[in-house]
Amino acid sequence: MIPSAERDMHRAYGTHRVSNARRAIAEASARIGCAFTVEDLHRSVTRILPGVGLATVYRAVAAMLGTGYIACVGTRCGKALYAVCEGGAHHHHLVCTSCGAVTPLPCSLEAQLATSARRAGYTLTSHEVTLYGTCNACSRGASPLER
Amino acid sequence: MIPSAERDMHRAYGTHRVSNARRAIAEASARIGCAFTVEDLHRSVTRILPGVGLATVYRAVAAMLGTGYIACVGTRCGKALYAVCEGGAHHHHLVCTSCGAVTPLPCSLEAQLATSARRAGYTLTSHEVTLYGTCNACSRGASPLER
DNA sequence: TCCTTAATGAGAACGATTATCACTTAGGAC
DNA sequence: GTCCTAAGTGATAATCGTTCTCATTAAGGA
Repeated sequence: MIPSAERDMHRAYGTHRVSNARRAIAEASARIGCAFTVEDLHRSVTRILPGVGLATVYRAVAAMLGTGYIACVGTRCGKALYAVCEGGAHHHHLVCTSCGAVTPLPCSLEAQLATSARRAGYTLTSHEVTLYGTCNACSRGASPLER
Repeated sequence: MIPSAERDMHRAYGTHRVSNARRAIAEASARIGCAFTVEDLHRSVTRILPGVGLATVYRAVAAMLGTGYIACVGTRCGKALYAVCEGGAHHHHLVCTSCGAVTPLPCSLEAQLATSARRAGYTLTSHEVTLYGTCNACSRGASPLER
């Protein structure tokens, strides 16, 4: 395992132990390149390392959510959708409703939202913003395989 | 049933039929005055009209989501949280994490978000914003019963 | 190398939500 | 007001995403 990959594992799991299963899970998350459900991730991991259990994927997802390596970006048919977060700065996600691509968007709303909340008599502690739209490739009518 | 209440029923259910159960469900949603789960709503409805089944509450919630009378404003312990929407204009919700109070906030971000999305190569179709904070009463340390 | 304990895989359990079905009733047509 | 039909209802079973349990394995510090 090359050092940069080890660094990725630390980003993904923090102080948790890193096993072969978790290595495969972090690698699969990064490879998918768009929003994924736990089921998608499990399928993808199984191709890298057969035999990894679904419960293990759920546990790894919980760990990666804890470190902020991935984030929940919505739901699809009642299943939670996750995406890998680039960098650590506060940001939101732009999700393509056609192909599932996810683009991080640095947050520039903090001051504005805090002011709106204050006017309404609230002290803002956090906010969630998710944008849905169509990415360039999908707008052009390209199928996911042509990209 | 007084006319204004009938108008509420139309707001809640649109062209759907209005039964006693649905009248009680819409009334209970309005009475709760903060974010509620389906279970909360069921408990509340049962006090107004005993015997209403949980499935009926789920069906009424689906109908009220369809008309925009209520909206999903997040989740709590894996259960969906709903709140009654005042008026019909596009708005977001400010949720008090202490008492569950929900305040609507007119949306003033549309142009800004569309621009951010366009810069990232997306055509924005929709967005979800939820703000979490502490309401005035909770900040003052008032317990929910003192209000 | 040893030892502790976190991680694992399999499958059971859980729980929110949805579907089914026989029965009831809202509300339009007359 | 009466009829009729389809939508709504309550009870309960089914579904399915997610979490828990438990015996076993293995990560990684001493």
